[in-house]
Amino acid sequence: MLRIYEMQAEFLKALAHPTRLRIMNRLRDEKELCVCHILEDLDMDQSNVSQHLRVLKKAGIVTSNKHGLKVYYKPTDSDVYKLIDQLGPLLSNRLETMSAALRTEV
Amino acid sequence: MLRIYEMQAEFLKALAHPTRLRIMNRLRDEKELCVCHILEDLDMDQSNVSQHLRVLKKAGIVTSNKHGLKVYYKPTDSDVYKLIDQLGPLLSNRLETMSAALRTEV
DNA sequence: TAATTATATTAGAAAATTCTAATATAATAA
DNA sequence: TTATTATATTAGAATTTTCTAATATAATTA
Repeated sequence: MLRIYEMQAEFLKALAHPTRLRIMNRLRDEKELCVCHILEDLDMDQSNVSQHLRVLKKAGIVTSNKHGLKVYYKPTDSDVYKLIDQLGPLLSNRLETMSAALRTEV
Repeated sequence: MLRIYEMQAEFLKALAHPTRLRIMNRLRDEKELCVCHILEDLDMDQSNVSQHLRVLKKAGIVTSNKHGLKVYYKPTDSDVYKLIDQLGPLLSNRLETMSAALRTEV
C-alpha cells in the first residue's frame, strides 16, 4: 500500500513551524550556513534550534556536513522554495478576502 | 510587528495531516462536495471528518455553504493545489536520493 | 593531556493535536 | 408536532510537539 498522503503530511509538518520556516528562509540565499550563523538571527536557545534543525533533517528538507567544529546546513532540494513561495499569494488572498468581508459587514 | 512566519506555519500545519490532504485531493476536481460524499471516500468517523473539515476551514483553506441539510465544501483558492503539487517532485527526489544511498552503501 | 568551543542529546513539563464516543443542532419530512 | 437526516460540537484520553535546562560529545587549541 502506498502511503502518499502520510508522506506528504510528514513533509509539510516538518516545515510547519515558525522557527523552521525562519531557518529555511535564512538558508534560502546561502549555499550553506553553520549553526552558529543560524543562531545569530534567531535569538533562541541553542538546544532548541538544534532540535528544529534535526526535525528538518529527519524530513530530508536539509542536509548537513561537518567541517571541524562547525556543522553546515543547506537545503536538500532548492525546489522546496517553490513550495514555500506559494504561501505568499495564498495568505495575501486570504487577508484580502477577510478585509473585504470586514468592510461589507458593517 | 508582522508575523509572517507564524501565519505561514499555521497554514501549513492545517494542511499537514493525511486525512486533510486526502480531503483536499478529493475536492481538487470538484467545484464542491457535500460532507456526505467526502465521508464515502474516507472510511472514517463522521465526527472525525467534521473536525478535520473545521481545521481546514479555520485556516481559510476551504469554505462551506449549506443547502438544506447538506453542507458543501470547496477550496477557497484553487492555487492551494500549486503548493500541494510541489510535494510530488520533492518527495520523489528524496526517495531517489535515499535509494541511491542504499545502493552505494552495501 | 586538559580546557575550550560548537553542536547534539536527553529528560521532563507544558501545550497542542488527534481520536473515539456521546450528544447537540438545524433542516426537512411525516 | 414528532421523527429523521446531515452535520457539528463536546469531553476526555492518548499521543505528539515544543520548550527549557542540564548534560554529553567531538573537534580543536593550549
